[in-house]
Amino acid sequence: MARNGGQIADTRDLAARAAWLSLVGGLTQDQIAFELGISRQRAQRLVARAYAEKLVRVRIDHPIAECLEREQALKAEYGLESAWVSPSLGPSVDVLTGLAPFAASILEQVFRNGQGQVFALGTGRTLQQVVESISTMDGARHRLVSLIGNVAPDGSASLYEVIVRLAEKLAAPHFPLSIPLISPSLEVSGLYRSLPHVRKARQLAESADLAIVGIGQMTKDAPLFVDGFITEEERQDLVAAGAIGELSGHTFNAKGEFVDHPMNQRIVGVRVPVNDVPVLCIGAGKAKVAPLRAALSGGLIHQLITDEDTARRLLGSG
Amino acid sequence: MARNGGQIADTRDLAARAAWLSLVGGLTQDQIAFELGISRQRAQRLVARAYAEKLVRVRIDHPIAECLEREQALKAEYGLESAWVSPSLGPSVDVLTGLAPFAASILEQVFRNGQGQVFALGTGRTLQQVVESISTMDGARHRLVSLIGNVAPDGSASLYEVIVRLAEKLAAPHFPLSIPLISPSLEVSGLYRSLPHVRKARQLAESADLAIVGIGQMTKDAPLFVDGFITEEERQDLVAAGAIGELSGHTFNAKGEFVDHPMNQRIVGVRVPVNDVPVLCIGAGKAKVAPLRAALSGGLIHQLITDEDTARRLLGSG
DNA sequence: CTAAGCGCCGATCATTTGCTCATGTGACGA
DNA sequence: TCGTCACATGAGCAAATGATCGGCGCTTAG
Repeated sequence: MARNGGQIADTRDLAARAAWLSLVGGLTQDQIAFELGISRQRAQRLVARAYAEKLVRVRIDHPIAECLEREQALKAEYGLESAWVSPSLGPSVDVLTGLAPFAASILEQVFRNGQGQVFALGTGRTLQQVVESISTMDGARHRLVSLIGNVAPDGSASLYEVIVRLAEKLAAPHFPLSIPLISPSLEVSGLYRSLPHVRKARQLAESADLAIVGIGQMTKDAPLFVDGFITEEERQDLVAAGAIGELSGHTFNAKGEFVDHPMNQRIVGVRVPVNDVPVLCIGAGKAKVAPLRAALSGGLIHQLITDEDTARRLLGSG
Repeated sequence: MARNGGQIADTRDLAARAAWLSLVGGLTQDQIAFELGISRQRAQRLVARAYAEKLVRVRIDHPIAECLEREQALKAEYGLESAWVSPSLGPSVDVLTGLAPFAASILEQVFRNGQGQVFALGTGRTLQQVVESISTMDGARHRLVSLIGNVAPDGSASLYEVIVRLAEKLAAPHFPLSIPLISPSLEVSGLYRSLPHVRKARQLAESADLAIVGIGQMTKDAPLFVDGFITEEERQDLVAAGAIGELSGHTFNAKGEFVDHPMNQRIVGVRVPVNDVPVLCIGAGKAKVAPLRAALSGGLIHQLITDEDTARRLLGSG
C-alpha cells in the first residue's frame, strides 16, 4: 500500500518530505513515489524543487587542509583578524555558487553567537546571494542597518535588497536607507544627510559591531556601471583618478586609499572603515583580485571570506 | 588541464572536496574527476565515503505540517513540555536512519543555546546513533554525566559508549560511571553507591539540567536482554511483575509506575525522573510504542523526540 | 461558449551513478 | 624470497536519474 495517510495539503510539504526520504532515508525515487503514492516523475520533480527552493541545506563538515593553510597565510600576510577560504568549484561554475552557501554558514554562526548586535550591510550581487543562502533563524535581538542608499538613478530600488531579505530571515529590526546611492550633486548629498532618518541610520551604522560588505571592481564590468549607478564616462574618469575598486560605492586606488574625486563626496552612505567598526568583506573571482589586494593592503577590510582560487591569487605575487 | 594544484595529502580532504564539488557545485562525477585529476570511479568512491563518514550534513529547512500537528497533539494529550516529530521513512528503512540526524540537530540546538549546563545521559543503540550524528562543536562549558553504569555482566564495557563519544564531539568534561549497570546483589549495589566517584556522579546527575535517555521494551527483543544485562528468566520474571518498558534499566509497568522487583534495586544508576530534572526521551519504532505510552501516561518523561509513525500510534487509541 | 495560453503530468530516452568483479600493489610474516 | 592478505584501482554493466516531448485539463480572455 502507499503510505500516504490522507491528503497532504501543500506541495512544499510534499517536496520537503520527498527530499527527506531521498537524502536522509536514501530511498530511490521509485521508493519515494511508492511511499508518497505518486509517480516517479513527480517524486523526481519534488526533490528537484526542494533543491531549487533551497529547502535542502548541505554542509561539508570537514575543514580542507589546503583552505586552512590559505586562511593562515592571508591572515599573516595582510594582518587580518579572520579569514575564511572556501574550496573552489572550477571554472565552469559561477564563483558565487560555492561562496554564497559557505559565507552564509559563517554569517549564521556570527548571528547565532552575537548577543544583540548591530550589523551594517552593503549591497551587491554577492551579498544578495549570500543572504539568500542563509536559513531563517531567530535574530530578533540584532539590528540591521544599511551602509548605503539603494535607489538607482532611475528612481527604482536596487535589485539587491540585501537588508530587507536578511531582516526577513532573522526577524530582526532593520533600518534601510531609501535614498539614492549617489546623489546628483554635493548639495543634494548634504541635504539627504541632514534628513533625520538618514542621520539616525548613519549614526547607527557608524557605531555598528560589524560591517558586512562586498567589493566591486572598476573595470568595464564594474557593478556600479553595470547596474547604472554611474555612466561609462564617470567610470573612466574614476579609473583615470586611480580607482581600482570600491566598497559600498566609495572608490579607492591600488594602495587602498580612497580616491580624491567628487563622486566619492556625492555618495550619501557611510564609508567604511569608520571608527572601530570591523569590516567583513565577502568576495571572490578573478575580477575581484585587484580590488581585494588594494583594500587589503590599505587596511580597509579586517575580515575576509573568499575562495581558494582568489586566495591563491591574492597570495601569489604579493 | 586538471586543476589539482599540487598533491593533496589526506584522502579525507579529497573526499570532502569531492563532496563539495558534487553537492554544492552540482558537478557530475566526470567533472569532479577532471577537476581533481583522478578517475571517475575514484571520484564516485570519494563522494560515497564522504557520506559514509558523515562529512556531509544535510538538513531539510521546512517544517512539514503534518509533523507539526502531531507535535501539538502529543504535547496536548500527554502534557509534554516539548515534542518533536520527524517524518517517517517507510518500513524498508531502520527508524534510526531518520530519527538519529533529526534528534541530533535538536540536541545541537540545545547544546548551542545552553550557557554551561549539566546533561545526564542514558545509553542504548538509539542514543549511540544520535550522538554519532551530532557535529563536532564547542560545548566545553557544559558537563556530561552518566545516568547509568556501562559495564556488562561479562565485565566488558558496553557497546554504546554514548557519553564518551558525545564528550569528544563537544570537548566537554564528562563523568562516566564505569560500574556495572546491574550489580549482582543489593549489598554490592550499595557498595558501589558508596564509592566516592559514584556518589559524586550520582549527585551531579540528580541535579542535572536535562536528562537525555532512550527507552527500552521488555518483549523478547528487550535491549536489556539482547545486550546480556539480564537473562531470559529475569526478563520473564520482570514481565510477570508487570514490566512493559525501561528507562536506563529501571523497569516500569503499563501505567508508568516503576515495578516493585529486586532487579530495580540492584541498578546502580540514577532513576529518572529525579528531583526536577526534565527528562528528554528519544525513541521511535513499533516496539517502543507500548513503553512510550506507559512512560508518557505515568509522567516519566517530559520531552519527546520520535517519528511520525510512532506519534500516530501513540495518539491512535489513546 | 470557444479557443488560446499555461502549467502539470506521464512516457521515453540519454546521461549519470553505483555496484561487482577482476586485477594490481604494498605490507607483513613465514 | 616468496606467499598471502588487505586494500585500492579501473572496467564494465545494470540501475537510477534528469531532460525532453506530446497530451490533458484548467483558467482566462474574447
